[in-house]
Amino acid sequence: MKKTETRIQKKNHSAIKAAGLKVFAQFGFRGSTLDQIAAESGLSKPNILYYFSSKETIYEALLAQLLTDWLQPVRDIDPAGDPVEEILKYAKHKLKMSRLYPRESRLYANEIIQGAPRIKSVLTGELRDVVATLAQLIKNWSEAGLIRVIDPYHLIFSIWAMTQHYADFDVQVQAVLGDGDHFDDAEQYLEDMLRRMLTV
Amino acid sequence: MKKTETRIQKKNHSAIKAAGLKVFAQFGFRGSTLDQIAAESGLSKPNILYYFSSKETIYEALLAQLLTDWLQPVRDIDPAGDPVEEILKYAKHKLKMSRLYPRESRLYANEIIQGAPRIKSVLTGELRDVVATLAQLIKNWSEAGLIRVIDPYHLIFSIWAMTQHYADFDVQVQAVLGDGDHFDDAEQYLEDMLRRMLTV
DNA sequence: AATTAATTTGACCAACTGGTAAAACTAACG
DNA sequence: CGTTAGTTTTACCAGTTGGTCAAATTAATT
Repeated sequence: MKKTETRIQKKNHSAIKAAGLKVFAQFGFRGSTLDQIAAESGLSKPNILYYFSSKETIYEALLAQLLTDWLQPVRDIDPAGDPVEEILKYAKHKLKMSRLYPRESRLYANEIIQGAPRIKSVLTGELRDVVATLAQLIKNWSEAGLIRVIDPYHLIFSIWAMTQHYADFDVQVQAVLGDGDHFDDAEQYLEDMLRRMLTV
Repeated sequence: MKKTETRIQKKNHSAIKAAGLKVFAQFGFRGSTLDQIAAESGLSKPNILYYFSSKETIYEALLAQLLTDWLQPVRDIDPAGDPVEEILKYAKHKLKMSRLYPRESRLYANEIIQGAPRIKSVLTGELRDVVATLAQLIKNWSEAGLIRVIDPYHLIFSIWAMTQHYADFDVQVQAVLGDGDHFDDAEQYLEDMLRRMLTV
């Protein structure tokens, strides 16, 4: 398929995506301009359109990458593992993602807040299925007496909400707690919360 | 001050703010246009600029209103009340806000995600102070043995994250759970979680 | 070195952007 | 009813937007 990629293509594709991520994550799709992405990437505007046929193509490429990166760890949850530790592992992974890739989180947040016009089909398709599978697994664990009886869906939402909060609302967190990295404290709180919620 | 407001002024001011809320909440400040707000409000573009001197003025009016509405319930928490019930009351109030005014929540989310360029001073000022006061109160409750020892700041963040999640990520929630109102389940989950976290 | 393929640029465009100015219209009030 | 204050519209503008095109430049291949 895309075996034939020049070193220049490789470099510029990733330069454009990096710039696009930065800009789109901050301003959303409609609030971002090709000129900004051009300036950020160091390429000229027509040059960008030589590699991506439109502004939307860049945006969609970023979203597609993001979705696969985010769904995989859900699939990696081991039904045979220790329930509490598996859920904790996933939650911590999600939090680490927020710490290391806050812009990806913000890009996604922007898209969802705006009604997910470009990925709604993924949400009601792939995402829905993956979450349904996980929810069923959690329910089984509950019924087997391995964890407390709990609404699996809202448990998942609470993990997503709390982990992404530290990326998406970073400015607010910094304003309240002062500048610095608060992810270690957040992780401790999250672990405490999940253990309390899951253990019988 | 603004005692002298015609009935027409009153009507149009609120029509513009309603339209602006709808548009800004979906597209963020930069992604929104006066033409959209004009179309949504049923007024002409120059007519809008007769009531608000610029696009930014509308946006700022909305944000200002929002911030006072959001900070008040934090101040209303009663230090003399029952700690668990006071925190629960606040959390439920916040969740109800998400249910009734999801667009306000999205407007705020957009602003924060984009780095809060227009309200950073409020965050590091009023918001920070109000939260610090609440955090101190929670700490006192902890030390008095009325609630479990807990990081007050991350407790507050978790309440914000979870309640706002149901407004800001509504599309995702609907995609996963199916269309309908899921706030009752969310409230139950939230109450369960907070009781578990707060009771000794 | 010559030829071809890949890359970059500059000039350009039509649609849209926030905002203005003045004229036309409507409501309020004595 | 006439006058004034308040409101709305029409026409407009300069800057920005996503995107095009052909020419110029550079890299790869023979």
